[in-house]
Amino acid sequence: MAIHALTMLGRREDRARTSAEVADSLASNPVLVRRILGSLRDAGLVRSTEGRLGGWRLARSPREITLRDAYAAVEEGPILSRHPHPPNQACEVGRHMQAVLEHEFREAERAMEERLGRTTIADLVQQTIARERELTRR
Amino acid sequence: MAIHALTMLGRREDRARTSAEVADSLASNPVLVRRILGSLRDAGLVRSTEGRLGGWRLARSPREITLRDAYAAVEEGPILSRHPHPPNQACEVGRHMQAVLEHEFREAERAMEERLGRTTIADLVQQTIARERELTRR
DNA sequence: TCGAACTGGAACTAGGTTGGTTGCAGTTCG
DNA sequence: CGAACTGCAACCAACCTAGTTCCAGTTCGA
Repeated sequence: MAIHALTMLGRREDRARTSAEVADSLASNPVLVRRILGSLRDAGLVRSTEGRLGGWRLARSPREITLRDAYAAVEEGPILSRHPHPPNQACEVGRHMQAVLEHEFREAERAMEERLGRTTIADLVQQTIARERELTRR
Repeated sequence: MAIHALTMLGRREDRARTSAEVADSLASNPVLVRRILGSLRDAGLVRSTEGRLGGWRLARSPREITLRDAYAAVEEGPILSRHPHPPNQACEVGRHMQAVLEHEFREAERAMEERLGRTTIADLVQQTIARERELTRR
């Protein structure tokens, strides 16, 4: 939803979008959208202006915002699930699994984020425009 | 927890382990462990034997079981969260976001799984042994 | 200066997921 | 026969997510 919202903002950079407009595209509701955009603002990806004629816009160029930025802004904590609680420290295996797994999982998560970092909001804007052109060309 | 369990089994291949033994290492309980090992069995990674002296063992060499295998066996569905429901199809952006995001997310998930596929249970067994040696060497 | 159009934020809800638990039936083997 | 296992269903508490309601604050134009 965060990436969808960013793409909406990236597609029309001159004017701000209201949370209601974004919510309409997401088939969701404005309050939820503001919550998400609020996280993106905390991460420095978007800016909001209050009051009438207010709304949301990107804080920097869509070419300088990657999917990884959005991911990091919205998703906190690791994505691969760790032990729900520390294993048995008296066990020769349990004693070490947390540290070993932590390293492996971090590497895997890093690989995923690296891939997310290769696509920008500008790319998505272009893709949606291209797909829309495909549709209307007929 | 699945990877931890597989490492337990990989460390002692000659005899079967009971779900109680694995649960002890995980500081969890046997039923939960059997649930997890059951998924791993469905995926062909482990075998179980019933009755007295029964238990669990690897279905193939620890060198031929990767973290990706364990991940695929236990975790169903995508890890990056998609739209909770389809966006507004009447919106020029919403109409295309699902397909566009699906492609990007699959790529990112593929990258993570590729990295998980590079580590085997045998690697983890070796790592835990090495760490244990580090401890007892003093 | 009022009121419409916005954001900001707290409080609450329904539904789903996760780790955990209990209880019991079935299997194996000494 | 009985101890030691797996297999399986049912249930529970805690937590998370998307969604909702309500209201306070800000801005700006008529």
